[in-house]
Amino acid sequence: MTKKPEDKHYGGRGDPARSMALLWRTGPEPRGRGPKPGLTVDRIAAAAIELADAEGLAALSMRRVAERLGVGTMSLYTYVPAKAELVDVMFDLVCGEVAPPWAETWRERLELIARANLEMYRRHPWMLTVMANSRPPLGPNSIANYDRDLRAVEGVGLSDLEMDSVVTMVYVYVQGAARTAIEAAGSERDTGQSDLEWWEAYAPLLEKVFDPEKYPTAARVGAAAGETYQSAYDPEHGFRFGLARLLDGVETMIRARSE
Amino acid sequence: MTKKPEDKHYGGRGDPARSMALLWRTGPEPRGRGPKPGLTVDRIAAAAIELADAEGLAALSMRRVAERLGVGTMSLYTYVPAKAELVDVMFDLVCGEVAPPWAETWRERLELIARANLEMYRRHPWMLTVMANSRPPLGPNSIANYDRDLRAVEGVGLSDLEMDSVVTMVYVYVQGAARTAIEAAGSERDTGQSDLEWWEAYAPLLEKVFDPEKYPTAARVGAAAGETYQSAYDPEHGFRFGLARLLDGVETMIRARSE
DNA sequence: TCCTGAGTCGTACACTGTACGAAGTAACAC
DNA sequence: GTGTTACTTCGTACAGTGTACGACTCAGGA
Repeated sequence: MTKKPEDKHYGGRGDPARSMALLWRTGPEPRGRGPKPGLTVDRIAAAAIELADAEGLAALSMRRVAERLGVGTMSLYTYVPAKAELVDVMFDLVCGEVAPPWAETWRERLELIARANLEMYRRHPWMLTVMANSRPPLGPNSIANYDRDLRAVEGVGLSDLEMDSVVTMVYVYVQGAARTAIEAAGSERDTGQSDLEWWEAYAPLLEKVFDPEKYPTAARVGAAAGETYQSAYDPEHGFRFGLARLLDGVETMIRARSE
Repeated sequence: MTKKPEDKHYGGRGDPARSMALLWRTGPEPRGRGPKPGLTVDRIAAAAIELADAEGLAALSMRRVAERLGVGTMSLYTYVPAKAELVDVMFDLVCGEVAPPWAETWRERLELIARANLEMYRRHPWMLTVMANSRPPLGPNSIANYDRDLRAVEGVGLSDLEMDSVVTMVYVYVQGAARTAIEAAGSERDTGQSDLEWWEAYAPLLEKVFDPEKYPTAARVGAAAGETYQSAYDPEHGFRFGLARLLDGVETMIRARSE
């Protein structure tokens, strides 16, 4: 009997219980009947992460992962119910890499958290795509991160809900900033075209169709930004700028609370 | 001769000139030799947008678009060089929908811009996925938006680069906020599972594996947030909260400049 | 020894994007 | 009128995808 459309979870998410058991490693260990497992979920996920790091999420296929492990494609399905769940495991494993140091002030702490997340995205640009396409899986590492990051703003005069809002806001901002900051590397991997090549290919074409008199502001600012980026300017600037504004905003709120 | 891997742009981006001509509608019009074109790029893109709105980006396939238009699949390739370019056109068309009204103060203007973008993402959640996976295409509508949004912060005492940074920051923030705010709807379309269903399926499982004593802060705040969201609380709150902090930060900067 | 549950994986199916080439159509040159 | 030629249409084919199914092998318990 083939699957009916009604059965199908279109994004590919399957049984929540199986999914959580996988993430938290609480699956029932087998009673040792058949042959010993030759693989583990972690080994599979590690190979998949390597592949995604090297060639992008688009190149991640069950066949390629199996190949990398020297194993038949379908063997993976013994350990992982479907590709979506494998990606969830990859996600949580990488979350475990984020480990910002502690600092004196809440502001420094949030800066270090943002920085650690940015670096994680730099190492694993596909994480941005994963986040864009699915609900974040509630794995042990992402929850540990959430707890740690909440503690960074504990006791500074915010309500529980405000603490959540602030931490979420930083997450969201870093995601967005990482996207623009890392786009070069990620797109280069995916399209074989570096940011400079891309700009050099498009800029003259844009000049042909773009009317500077119609959009004087965009022309002026775009030229300034273009020149700046073209030179050895650090694209970090945007990241730091936005984060500073954001934390200034948080500061304003905290000050208002303590008055 | 089949394509060699070296020829292939892995993400699917093709000739930049063709791409720009498509976006700006500057393609050479045919000298009227053969049969009249039965389709237009816009008709195709409109059908594709409808499909993506209704069933998500994952369901967007050339075959389905062609079906919707009552035409053979390969006919589409007369008007559009590849799927990636079609998505670029869809992207710019939707950008044309974003039209925030003007307002008195820069702060109100930025709020209206953020709001208009959020509503666009609500109507077309797949736009978030498109942004996550490719460099934004430099189409006429997105450039017009950029110009308009820059003018919202013109003459308030910021440098050109700062204007760019502020506008980009708002874009980035709205993207992130939209992602979390809209995730429910988008994931529901993609997975057949509403946010509440999702939470109801996962919450009890999470309780089993989650140790509140290990993560007391996450437990406390998570409970507060969970309760709040479960009731008829508007998830808009997060959006407004973050935007307010962000604009507070901009205000701080502008004040500092004018002193 | 047989049974049974577990790991392995070849095959198959329904999809995808799109290269290729054949067929049809309408305007131009003669 | 008659090619010629540019143009649209689209059937077929191919390489790739995720994964359902079932056959096979293996090892511990009865």
